[in-house]
Amino acid sequence: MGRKRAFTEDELLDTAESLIVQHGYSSFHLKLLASHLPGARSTIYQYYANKEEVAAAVMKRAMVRALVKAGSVDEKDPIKALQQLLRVYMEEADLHYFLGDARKVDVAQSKKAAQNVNEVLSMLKHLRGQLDRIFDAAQKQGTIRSDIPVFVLASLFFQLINTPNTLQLPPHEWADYLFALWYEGSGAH
Amino acid sequence: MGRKRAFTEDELLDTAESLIVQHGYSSFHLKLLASHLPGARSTIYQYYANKEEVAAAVMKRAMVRALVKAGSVDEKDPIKALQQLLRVYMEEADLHYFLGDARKVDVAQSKKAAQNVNEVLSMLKHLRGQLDRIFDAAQKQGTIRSDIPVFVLASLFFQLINTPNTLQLPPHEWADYLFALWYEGSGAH
Amino acid sequence: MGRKRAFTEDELLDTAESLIVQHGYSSFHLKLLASHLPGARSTIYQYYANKEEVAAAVMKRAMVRALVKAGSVDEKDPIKALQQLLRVYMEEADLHYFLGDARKVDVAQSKKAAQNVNEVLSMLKHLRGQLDRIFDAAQKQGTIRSDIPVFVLASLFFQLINTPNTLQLPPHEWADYLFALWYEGSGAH
Amino acid sequence: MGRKRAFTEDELLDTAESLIVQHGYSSFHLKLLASHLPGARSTIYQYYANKEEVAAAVMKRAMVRALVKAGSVDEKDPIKALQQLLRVYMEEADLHYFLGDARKVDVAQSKKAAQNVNEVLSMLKHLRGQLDRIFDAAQKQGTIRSDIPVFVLASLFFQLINTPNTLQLPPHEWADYLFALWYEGSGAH
DNA sequence: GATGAATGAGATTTCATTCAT
DNA sequence: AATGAATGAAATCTCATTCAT
Repeated sequence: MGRKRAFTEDELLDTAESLIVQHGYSSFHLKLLASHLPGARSTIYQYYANKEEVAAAVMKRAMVRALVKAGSVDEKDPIKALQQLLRVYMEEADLHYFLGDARKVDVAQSKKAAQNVNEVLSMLKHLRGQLDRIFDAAQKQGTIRSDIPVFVLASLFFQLINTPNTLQLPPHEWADYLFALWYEGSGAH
Repeated sequence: MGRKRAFTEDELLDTAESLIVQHGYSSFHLKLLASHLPGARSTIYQYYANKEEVAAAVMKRAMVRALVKAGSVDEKDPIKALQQLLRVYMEEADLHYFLGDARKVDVAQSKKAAQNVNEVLSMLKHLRGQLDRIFDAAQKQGTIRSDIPVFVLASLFFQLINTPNTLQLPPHEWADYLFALWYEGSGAH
Repeated sequence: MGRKRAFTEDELLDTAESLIVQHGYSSFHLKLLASHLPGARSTIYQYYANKEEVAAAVMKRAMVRALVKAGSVDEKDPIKALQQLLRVYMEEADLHYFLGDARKVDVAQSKKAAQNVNEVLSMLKHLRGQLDRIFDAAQKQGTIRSDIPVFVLASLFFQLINTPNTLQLPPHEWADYLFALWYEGSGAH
Repeated sequence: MGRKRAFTEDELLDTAESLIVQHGYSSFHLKLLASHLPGARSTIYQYYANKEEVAAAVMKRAMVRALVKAGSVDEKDPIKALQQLLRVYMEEADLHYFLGDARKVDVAQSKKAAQNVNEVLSMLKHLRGQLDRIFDAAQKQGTIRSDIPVFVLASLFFQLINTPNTLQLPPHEWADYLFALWYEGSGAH
């Protein structure tokens, strides 16, 4: 029956993900990772050939999760779509920590890492495309203001995702508050 | 007396600040810093004992700058005060790269770093205090909406500062766009 | 499982001990240690975080050895006990190179080192306690002179242990010579 | 009237001597030395070309002091001479810290250091010669015991110098106690 | 003469990766 | 498959010494 399985690939990726989010990509070490896993450091190499591949796999996995969820959003009504998307992104908040770091991964060492990083970047483009599409639709429909450039509206929308949920409200509730503020403003009506 | 300095303390901190902003705190090394300064790497050690001390000094300096500017904001009219504060913060946008990282600085190695990080955190509290005061006043005045908890309004406001000015608009213009959105919302009226 | 160890922990400590004795604590480096062990310098860091931890471990081990032997000395007859103790200490002559240096170990870097140094110092107190007890008994018995304060007698006795056995006599013989001199004096009777 | 004199050569050597005694030769740094002197580190080079020369000068100075004092000891009565010598050595206790370290000085860098170290070693031989002479005389005179080899007697005598004066008695008093013990023994007569 | 500053060589330490059981 | 151990390359830091004001 062999040796006990030290940790599964998913445990590895979960742990790595939370470490990258906490410490940032460039402070992420396999030594650190191993110290948060049940098995030995060298066991990591059973799954991934090097540090970069681990990071790329983490990023890709998070991206895929977001893509799947975002893909199921109904784009008919742009405003409702944006609200739903905000919920999705809120649930996948880690994504934001990775966006900037994906380009930092030293891809020269490993084909597999390079491949994954590329997929991450193209999924990212895909998500941005969806957002652009919805914003365009909303503008045509006249449901978002037109006196301010769309990209400013979009930038702020994107920024919402990062807003730290300091009081630990349920993600949906938090997302809906922020959406209301984004759409209606903070001023008294 | 003594040789001419290869770089001033301010040049060092300017360079370090821009590197931390570009690469993030966790990718910031003294090797990197040295490569962007005239002179040898070991010269940095004449002034700072390690990366942590440099980073803490950079953060403190930025914080002091912001504190001074924020202190001169007239709080009479809360809404105008918020608009002015947003401009201030926008000019000191680097601040935001540091806020999250200040707690990541490994303070165990160096007393000087620990001291500076503490000052940074207490200045941060001071800024939050100002913000809370203004929000309270605005609420009493009835100029911000009351159907959503104040801390949500404040969180989003705080987040505005982070919104990357991707199109490199002049900071004031950018700040005023964001303020309008924050106050009036992105929806069409 | 795992590769065969390049050296055991005991080999490491033996080597370190002999180097500290030869060169003194302050000349002792991990580079030096590595050059007297098979394998790479970095291997030492698998077991000890720095020179201080190695030194503290060496000192503790020597102290424990001495404590065990000294504990088995029969204290009934104080003079015989002192003679036996001197033999013990002579066999564990390295101890003396450490006693003075234990306080020099820079304990700030490493908890493990601090812990071990503390244990060394408390074992040292224990040994002094035994010595004091025996000297008291001898004085009550009237077998040591009383015209000179006991602590002077004890200090000199303690110093005997340090007396370098320059001619490399067998430790027992050397110990007995010194004991005779300590007890009877160097003068002609 | 020029710049204020930062420190005199004697202040430099005094400070260096106490540091070498405290920390041992191999932990002795010019950085450390400078931090215990009023002036700048580079000023040390006005007096000595390098670290080794400083150390050698410290050792030589201490040796000369001892030699002068020991030279004025009247050797007529060997026993009295030994008692006087013990006082001298007690006053110059630092000597012992240097004896072992003199050979550690890296003499390859500096002729002056090499020269000084050689003088130190030859003065040391001179002192040993005096001691041997006195012991021989005492033995011929029959005032020291002959059942134990002279070198054992001498070793113990030499060791007396190191005996830590824990209770901080005046050096003379301490020396005389130890001499009495060395000569008459610790046993009750 | 005194010194503040610069600097390279070397010491120390960390970590990704490989190896052998 | 899992892992304890080894290791070299690189990062970090210290210090003796030189330089220029």
